[in-house]
Amino acid sequence: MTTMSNRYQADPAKNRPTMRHVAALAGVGIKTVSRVMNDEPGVSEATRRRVLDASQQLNYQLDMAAGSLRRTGRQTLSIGLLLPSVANPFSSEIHRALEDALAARGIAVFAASLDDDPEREKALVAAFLGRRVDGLVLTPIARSQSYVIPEHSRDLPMVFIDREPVGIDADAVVTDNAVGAARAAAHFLAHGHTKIAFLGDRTDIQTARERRRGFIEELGRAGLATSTVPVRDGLHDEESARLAALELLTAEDPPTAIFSSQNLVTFGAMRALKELALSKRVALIGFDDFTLADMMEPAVTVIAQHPERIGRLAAERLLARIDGDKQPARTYVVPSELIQRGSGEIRPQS
Amino acid sequence: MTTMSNRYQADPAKNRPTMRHVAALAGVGIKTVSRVMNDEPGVSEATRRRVLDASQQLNYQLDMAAGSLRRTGRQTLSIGLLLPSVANPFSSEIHRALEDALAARGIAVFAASLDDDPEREKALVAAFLGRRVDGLVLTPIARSQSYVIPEHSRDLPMVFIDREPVGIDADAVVTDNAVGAARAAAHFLAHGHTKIAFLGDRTDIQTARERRRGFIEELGRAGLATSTVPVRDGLHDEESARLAALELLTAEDPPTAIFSSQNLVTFGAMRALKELALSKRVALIGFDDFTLADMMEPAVTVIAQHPERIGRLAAERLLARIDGDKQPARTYVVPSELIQRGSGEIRPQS
DNA sequence: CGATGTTGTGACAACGATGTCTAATCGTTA
DNA sequence: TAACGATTAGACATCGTTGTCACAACATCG
Repeated sequence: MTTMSNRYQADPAKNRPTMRHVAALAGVGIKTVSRVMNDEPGVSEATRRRVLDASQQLNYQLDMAAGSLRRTGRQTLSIGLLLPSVANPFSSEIHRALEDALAARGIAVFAASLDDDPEREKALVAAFLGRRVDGLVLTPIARSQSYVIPEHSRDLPMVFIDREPVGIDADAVVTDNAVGAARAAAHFLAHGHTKIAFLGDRTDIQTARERRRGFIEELGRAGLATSTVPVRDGLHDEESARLAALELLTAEDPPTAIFSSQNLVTFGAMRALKELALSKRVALIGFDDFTLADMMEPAVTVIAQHPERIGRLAAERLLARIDGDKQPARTYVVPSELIQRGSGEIRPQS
Repeated sequence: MTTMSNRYQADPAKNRPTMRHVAALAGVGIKTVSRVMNDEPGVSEATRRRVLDASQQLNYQLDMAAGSLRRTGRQTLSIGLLLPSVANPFSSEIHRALEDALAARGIAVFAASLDDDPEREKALVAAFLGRRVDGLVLTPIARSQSYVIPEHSRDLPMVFIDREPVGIDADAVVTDNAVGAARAAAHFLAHGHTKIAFLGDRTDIQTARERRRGFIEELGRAGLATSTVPVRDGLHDEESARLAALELLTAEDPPTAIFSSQNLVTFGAMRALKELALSKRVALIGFDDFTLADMMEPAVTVIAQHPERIGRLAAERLLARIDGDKQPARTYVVPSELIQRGSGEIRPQS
């Protein structure tokens, strides 16, 4: 053996350098490197330079995981986000707004899709907890969220979005589903409709139930016999909605206006109306806005939600909790908005 | 003092339990707990039970970060994904496909949006590296990706999507942009068009250049004087595209067919056509499919990309690299597909 | 001039887990 | 019954970093 290979010499080709490598190269102690990397005071400018030079030369980068292991508070600067699907436009807008609000604090976002699977919800929560996220933002799917009570009582910041959790008292940010749906009902009534149908999503989904309740109650307040309102529930995709709409529209004494409680259902209703050439004769209002709604023939009136506001508010609440806010849990309601575009303003035809 | 408080006694209310707490409660050594939690052999069934019981009682959960710190290989089971925007439908479908392919291996995905900002690209890559992700999937924005060469040569798995990287030799998964655009050109030619306009995105984007090249070259092959083809570049949003289309369509000797190289541009073109009541007289093909394209009047013919295939393939390549695949870097091309819906089949009007 | 800060720095333990190694226990076998 | 391998379990060092503390060097004060 001729040369003793220094144990802390960086092999630039493969091994990732650590603080020791930087310290050795700069000729300082490892704690000094730590101080420089974390912008802590108490390092002379000369030393600082040397450390910075060394770390650049080695292309060194701080290991956050190792750091947060030791650091008091143990923050990882990452949070977990659980959505119905990251590919769902409503969800991904929330995701985007959250990301923007959290990026300012250097917080990274783990995102995952639930696909309506309660087991997956639990598994993903566990996976994120194992990675020691600083907080969780989730759309609840499972029948109850009580399984996170242990974590929640350990002060894990948690904000539910779109739907309120069951079996646990935690913050939530939701759309005013009932109010929005009622607004649609009132709109139809104001335009002279009395035969109004409701096309709804699966009733095990809280938002779907709320929208139905708000809609029907408003009709009731106006004096309509709510028991005679044609209601089709359990529609979870375009095709089932299309068939349900076709059935309603071809029955005897068909409705003159249709409210659809969700995007895919709206699309299905639109297809049915188009097939029957009724698009310009039967009124339609959909819950949730969508791209190109204004380019349809006729343009589609909707109750628009504000995903960007939901996301921003959820981020704010989460950050507040992370910063130690101990307020009692609350549900925050983001108002929806009726956007008139034409389809909702069609009057009943004689 | 009456009672000595055990240092490792869990305060279930606040402190997260560690292996020591579990070990103490189960009356075993900490390494035994580790063995049980990791399903390692060499633990008797009786001990196993005791440990499992204790860990359930304390609601213990393994700390992956601490584990991977010591573990050989140091995998964190998380990867970083950089997209133009998580709210962009094309991007979020890729995201979803990636997630599905990686979830099977228990890999979590950090997702972030770039917003066409090269600085953000570098910052986010650094942020993910600091979290020691096992790999990176990214849409390159910056003029060059050479800044990741140090990491790449340390064998950090990396796959570029949608666009090929510049200044570094790494895997990429892209759409056959030129071929797809050429297919649109051929389609127009086959339907008798000779006055064909091109509406393009910013030319600093590789995919935009490729689409233009493919389109123009195909027209050239058919004998058209390519220098006379009306080309409008630099369109990055709906409004600029709408204005460009209006200008083209109201000029002297207007085109009888329009190709738009991107979704927002397609929307802008659709609006212009509608305003001029030319939707059914001027042919239109858009690059990239979109929701409700088949519900438009007329339905819109598109060159569809396959984001789900791009995502799946990117995940496959990333996993292969993570598993040690040392093949030379390659670019994988996912074919696009022409979907005829009506707008692209309109023949030139006399 | 000695006592007293003030700075700058590094040694050391610790964070929560795993890799290595050694030891105790047990059942088998010669 | 002594010797042996197989099985089970724990002690200890370690991963890369930060918190704590001690200490040297130097400036400041009565």
